[in-house]
Amino acid sequence: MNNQQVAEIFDRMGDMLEIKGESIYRVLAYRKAAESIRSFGLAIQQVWENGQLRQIPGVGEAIESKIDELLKTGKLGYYEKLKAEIPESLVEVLRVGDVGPKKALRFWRELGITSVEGLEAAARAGRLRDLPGMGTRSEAKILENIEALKKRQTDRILLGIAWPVARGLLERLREITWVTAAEAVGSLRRWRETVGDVDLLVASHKPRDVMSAFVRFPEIARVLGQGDTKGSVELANGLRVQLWVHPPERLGTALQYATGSQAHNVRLRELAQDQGFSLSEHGFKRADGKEILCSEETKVYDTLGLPWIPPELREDRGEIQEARAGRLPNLVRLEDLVGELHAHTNWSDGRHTLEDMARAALASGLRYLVITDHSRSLGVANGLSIERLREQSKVIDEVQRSVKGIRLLRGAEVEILADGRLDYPDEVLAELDLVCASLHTSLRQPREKVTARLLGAIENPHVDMIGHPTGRLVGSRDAADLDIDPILQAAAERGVALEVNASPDRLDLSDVHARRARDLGCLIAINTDAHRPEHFDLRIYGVGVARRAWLGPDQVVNTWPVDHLLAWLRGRGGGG
DNA sequence: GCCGTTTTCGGCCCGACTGTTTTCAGTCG
Repeated sequence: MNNQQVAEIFDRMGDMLEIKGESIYRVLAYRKAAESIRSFGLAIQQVWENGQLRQIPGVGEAIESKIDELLKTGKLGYYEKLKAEIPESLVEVLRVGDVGPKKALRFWRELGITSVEGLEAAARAGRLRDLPGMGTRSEAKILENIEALKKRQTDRILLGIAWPVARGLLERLREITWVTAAEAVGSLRRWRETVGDVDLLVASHKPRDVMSAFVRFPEIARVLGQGDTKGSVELANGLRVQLWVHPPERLGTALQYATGSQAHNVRLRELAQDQGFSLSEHGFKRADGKEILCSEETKVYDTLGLPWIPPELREDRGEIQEARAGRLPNLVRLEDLVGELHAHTNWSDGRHTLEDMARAALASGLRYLVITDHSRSLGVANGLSIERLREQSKVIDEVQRSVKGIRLLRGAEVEILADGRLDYPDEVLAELDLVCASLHTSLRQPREKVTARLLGAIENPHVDMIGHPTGRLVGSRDAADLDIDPILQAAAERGVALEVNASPDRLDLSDVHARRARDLGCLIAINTDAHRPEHFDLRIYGVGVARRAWLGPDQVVNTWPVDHLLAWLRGRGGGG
């Protein structure tokens, strides 16, 4: 059982306990444990085998023994007991907007509803309106929310889809006369790999006017709520957008609040309490009612005696303790990246010529580019035979003569074959400046086998980098079943760089794995895996992952000047 | 259920918005 699966069970138990009316703190404890397990850098199985479950934040005596039972027997008596009390399908009803634990319980107890389908039928039959606290309006709203739920394919959308939407809306919000600032907040600003909705914050003294202008934007299909400081809408494509409006003199606290994460905010508010304040999106307040306003976010942290914490770190993963101790990491920035180590051309499955890609990389500010087309066995991607690879090498030299200002290097994205061999013999790999080894096929092999393939590639002295190490696609394909920690350790020992693939549907390594890689001292490369010129712009997403992983520029090889990079590669036995 | 340079017990963030209500419960973030 992996971390995600264990976390899922604790989340479900949390939902069931909440429906049952258990203490909210007990419910929150289950959810905190679930989130912690999900974002823990080590495989839960391994942590369990080492008897270190209590090292996971939020896991105490009771939850430890539940995890133990679950991993030992594959079952959990307490979970089974809950399922006997509360229909498990009832938790699905919680996904409908405006339906929380209280209503879910009532629907089940009084109307026998145990599923979203059942809820829909009851609403259509007009059976919800007569329940206490309900009426025709709430009944109609629930029907609308069920429709919206069906239209939404998944609960969370890719960051790479949400950002362009957010940028478009922000641009239009800034055009509104009374708006003095507009920013993306929430998980977007924290660069989480997926977002549940798009959160936006604007500064203005005319909140009502701003709000009514906003809800009239043409792409808005439905207004879910509209108040003075907060409005919530749904776009035609089902994406939900939330807008907060606060006066400029309170923008700092509002920005801090709306950026989250919720767990981070709770920690800050606890700190505020310790210092005799109450902290909210509006400002700091003393018991005597006296307020401290913050127009800047830095002042919020300063008031709490902390340095400003970058949004990407605000997940309650130790950032507050480190900030307190003055040990916040110096995070890598987009402008630190000077090279791209993974790019394709029309020699394999790219769409553009080598020269086009070189010029595009130069135009996007890069100083070096490694051409890494696919190797021979990847037929669907028009992988290069050894002859074509050598031919390409000459073309790289030619293009280098005509394109100045960017250093072109010879590389390849070499298949790690199903039996663990690499797709080119060592003497061919030795001719290249950089070898990126990647898995594209046989990702569903058993754990030992697929782990051994990666370990084997790392052990090969010609391999400099592992491309998209786990093979996952965000939200659509699970990672290969890997024993990730030994892989990270081997890469750290051998000085092989691990890729953070910046393509929004990969983001592989993930933030959690990259954080573990960072802690183990692995070298990291932030690459776009560009197949088209515009893909070089995607590196901002890889930077987001790296920052969430607490990575600084020194550990990221493509922040190094080309001479430094070449020295590293030569030291590894590359051609150079 | 978890957790502690004030605590091993008694705390556990704070507010907006909606709908159904005459003061609030439920939901959401």
